[in-house]
Formats: sequence, C-alpha cells, structure tokens
Amino acid sequence: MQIKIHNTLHNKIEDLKPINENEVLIYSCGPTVYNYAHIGNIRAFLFADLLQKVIKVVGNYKVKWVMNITNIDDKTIRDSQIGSSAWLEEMGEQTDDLKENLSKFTKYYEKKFFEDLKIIGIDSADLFATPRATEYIDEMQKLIKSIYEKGFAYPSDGSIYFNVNEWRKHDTYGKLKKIDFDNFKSNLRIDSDQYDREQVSDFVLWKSKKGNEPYWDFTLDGKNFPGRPGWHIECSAMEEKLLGLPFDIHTGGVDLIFPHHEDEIAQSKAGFGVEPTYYFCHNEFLEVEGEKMSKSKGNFYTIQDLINRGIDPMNIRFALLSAHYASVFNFTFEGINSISKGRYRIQDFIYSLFEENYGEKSIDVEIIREKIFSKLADDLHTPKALAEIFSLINSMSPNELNKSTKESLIELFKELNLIFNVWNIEQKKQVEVEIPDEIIKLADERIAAKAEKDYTKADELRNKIAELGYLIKDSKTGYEIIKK
RNA sequence: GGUGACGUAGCCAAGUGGCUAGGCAACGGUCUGCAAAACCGUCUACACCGGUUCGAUUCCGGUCGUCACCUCCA
Repeated sequence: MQIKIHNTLHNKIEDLKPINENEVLIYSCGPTVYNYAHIGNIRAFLFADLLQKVIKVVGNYKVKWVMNITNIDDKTIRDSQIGSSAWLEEMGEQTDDLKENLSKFTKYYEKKFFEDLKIIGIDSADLFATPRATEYIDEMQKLIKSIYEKGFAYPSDGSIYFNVNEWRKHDTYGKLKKIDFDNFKSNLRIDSDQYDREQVSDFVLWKSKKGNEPYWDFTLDGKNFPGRPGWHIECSAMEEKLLGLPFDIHTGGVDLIFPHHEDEIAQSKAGFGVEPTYYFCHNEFLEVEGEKMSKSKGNFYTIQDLINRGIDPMNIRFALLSAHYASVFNFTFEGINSISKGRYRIQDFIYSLFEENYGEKSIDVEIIREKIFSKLADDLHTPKALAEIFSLINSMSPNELNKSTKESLIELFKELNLIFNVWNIEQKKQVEVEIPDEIIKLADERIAAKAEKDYTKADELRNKIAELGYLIKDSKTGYEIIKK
C-alpha cells in the first residue's frame, strides 16, 4: 500500500517514494542522555517507531532505522563533572579522566533509555544503528573541514562557526520554516557567546574548550582548535556515515525544525554537496494536564514515575497512539484511564476470537484490513484506524462468527499488533494470582451467608474483602476473586 | 515583534460544502438478593462576528482565546 506522510519541507502530505526500491532509510534525532527520558521524549520515539512499523507492515518495505545518542553537550558535561550532584552511585567511581566520566555518566542514562524503550514497546533490535556522537568525532571534523574549505565557516575565538549570510548567497536558509532575518527576537542577541559571532544567526560547528571540559584536538589550517562538536554537526556526520546521503526520512520533535534541522540541511549541503533527506517528519509536543511539561511546574513524568503511579506502560503507548502524532497531545491521568478501557475492550474481543465457540456468520476480513491499513498509510492516522477497529468490534459479537472468519480476524490482529503492539494475540490465560488464604476464607464465609440469604452479612464481608484489596464477582457457579 | 498551528458535545479526539467518526463518562434497560462485569439503548457538537453559497462546522475576511518556534528543549 502506498504510504503518505506529512513532509515539513513542503508542509503537505506526500507519497513516500523511497530512494531504494525495497528499503526505506530513516534517521531519528535521538535522546541527549543526561537524565531519564520523560513521556514527551517518549512520544517522539514512539512516533519514529510507529513510522518505521507502518512502513514495514503496511508499506511492505524493509527499513534501515538509525537513532543517534547525543552523549556530549553542555548538560552531559556539566552533570558528569567531578563533584557533580547529578552523579549517581550506580554510575561507578568518578575518575580524573573527564572523558571517562562523561562516558560512564552517559552510558548509564543510555542504558536506562533503552530499557524505557523496551517498556514502552519499542524493540531496539529494529534499530539498525544507535551511534554515539563521541564515536564519530573524526567524521564531524572532516565535515567541518570541508565546510570551511568551501568558505562557509570561520573560526572565532577558538570556535568554528557556520556563516549563514555567506551560505544564503548560495542557497536558501529557511527551507523548513520561513525565517524573517530582520525580526529575530532582539533580546536574544544578549547572549554570553554573542560577541564571538559575525551575526546572530550563525551557529557553532565546533565549540572551543572551556575550563575543565573534555575536549578533542582539531587541526584546521595548521592551527589546533581543542574543543568539541556543536550539536547540529553530530547528526549531519553520522547520517552520512551510516545511511549515506540522501536518505529517505528524518524524524524529530517540532522543536527541532529550527534551528537543528535547518542547520543540518545547510551543513550537509555545504559540506557534502547534498541535502540530507527528502522527507522531514515532525511530531508535535505533549502537554501534561494542559500545560507544557517542565521541571519547574513539577509535571515532568518519566516512564518510571508513571509506572509507580500504577499505570501500565502499554496504556501509555496506546494513549499516545490514540491521537495523531502531529497534534498536541494533552496527557492527563483521567485520559489515560479512559483510553485504557478502550484497549481492554479490544483485548477482550481478541480473547473471544480464540474461544472455540462458533456461529454461522461470515465477514470479509480483507475489506476490514484494507480499511484499517489505508488509515495507517494515510500519514499514520492511528485515531482513524482505531475508530475502524472499534466499529468492527461494535458491529458483531465474536461468537456468532464462523471458524474461518475468526481465524482471519486473529491473523488481522496479529498484523495490527506488529504496529500497535499493545495486545496479547493469544488465548486468554488464567492469570495465577496468589490469593491469601484469609481472603478465600472470607469469600467462602460470604458465599455461606449468601446461601442463607443473610445479605447484610454478605455485603459486610464483601466490603471487608474490598478493603483488603480484592474484588468479588459473583457468577452462576460461584465467585471470582480479582486483585485490585 | 516575527513565523506557524489550533479552538469540535461533560472529557479525549477524527472529519467534512449537504449524507449523525470513534472512545471515555453520564443516563435508561437486561442480568443480578444488591453489586461488579458484560450486553442493549439514549445523549446530534463544531469560539465569536461578518461575507460567499440554494446550503458553511467545513471556503474567505475580521475579532477573541490557546499553544509552539525564533541558537542546542522530543
């Protein structure tokens, strides 16, 4: 099926036409590993994952997906410094070697990041590569050199900057977003580094070493520039090395449109002579209870925070998939709760497909499949696809279906789950939960009271059991105890 | 200040120049001693003001409001 996606380069939905016939090359801007990922970060990676899954399952392509790990920047350096309060015992002993500290610090959060991905249903085996910025310093220096030699970079006070004005004479700067060069917010010129630059819109390719920071030597024009790469150059260098240019799709959050991706385009074109990609796709932000997430507001949730509040990570995944990636998602606890119920309903439908209980009814599953897939193919429209799924489960009772229809539906849900990855496609298992003897005793007492029609006592016992954290469901044959 | 997005029922969230998206909640019912669960049913909205049109929630203009980006925040 033809996949369509919104391309920020042209601000419209376009047919995906990959460079290679059978394979789609995707690069996703990955995390800066200086802290635990929060649900906003997670949304971005979930979007990239959704994209690659839909391209595979619906588009029938192979996918080569690269996500970088930014392990060197102001924050990772700051927090890995000797005596940093952000240093955790689990990271090991700090040493005198600054690079070693940086590596220990960032590898800790990198590990946590991949654990979080797994929890949220993203399989890191789907990733072709997860390059760490510090392992591609040579490639970055080569690229900077090339940009410099072509006259689009200049050194200033030990750093090397990209010359946007010079570049604008050759090509558009502002391909992703219209930039009004006369109206950059004026107070942003008051910036501690501002005097280094020829003009405000120039960005740094190589940052000179400041104080006690880890650094790499970099010889340019016979002169050494001890320092470290700027943020934008990391992605440009790693993309070229791992995917080759141009590749197909570049993903990231909307905040990266400018300047990060704009600068990537300029750098790659200036240094390599090629623009990085044909499609830029961006996910919108996530708010919490209607407000932008921020540490100062205290509405900053990590996956672990949510799990600690008793939220099943599969419900987080499902909730995020229930809205379109390009719209602002308002994360609320009430919302998670309500959308979760929808997931359970679909799950129950799937379970009943496995029941060996058949009717006469037959439906054309292929038509349903086409419908759902076409929604996903249309700019990853998961809300519409889910509406189709709900319409399906509302239109029938599973046990009135004949055997082959049930089997086809199981196959369909298996396929859908390759994308959604939030259901168990199997027979319902009796979950073995240890019910304490005390509870069983109370429940038996209640059944006895019920049999004697002593409902007051029965209700009292039910309340008592509820207080202890268990729920009683009566049935014709007896009762069922569920742990709350 | 500049650029862009958005405002849809109690809540979340699609979409469209005429043909009730969907979910959650709520309410009524079936079933239950009563509940719970499940099932059936009910709930017809598009910020405001103009304009275009036979017809506008959808197109155009304006107003109000919310949000994002404008040098390293996904």
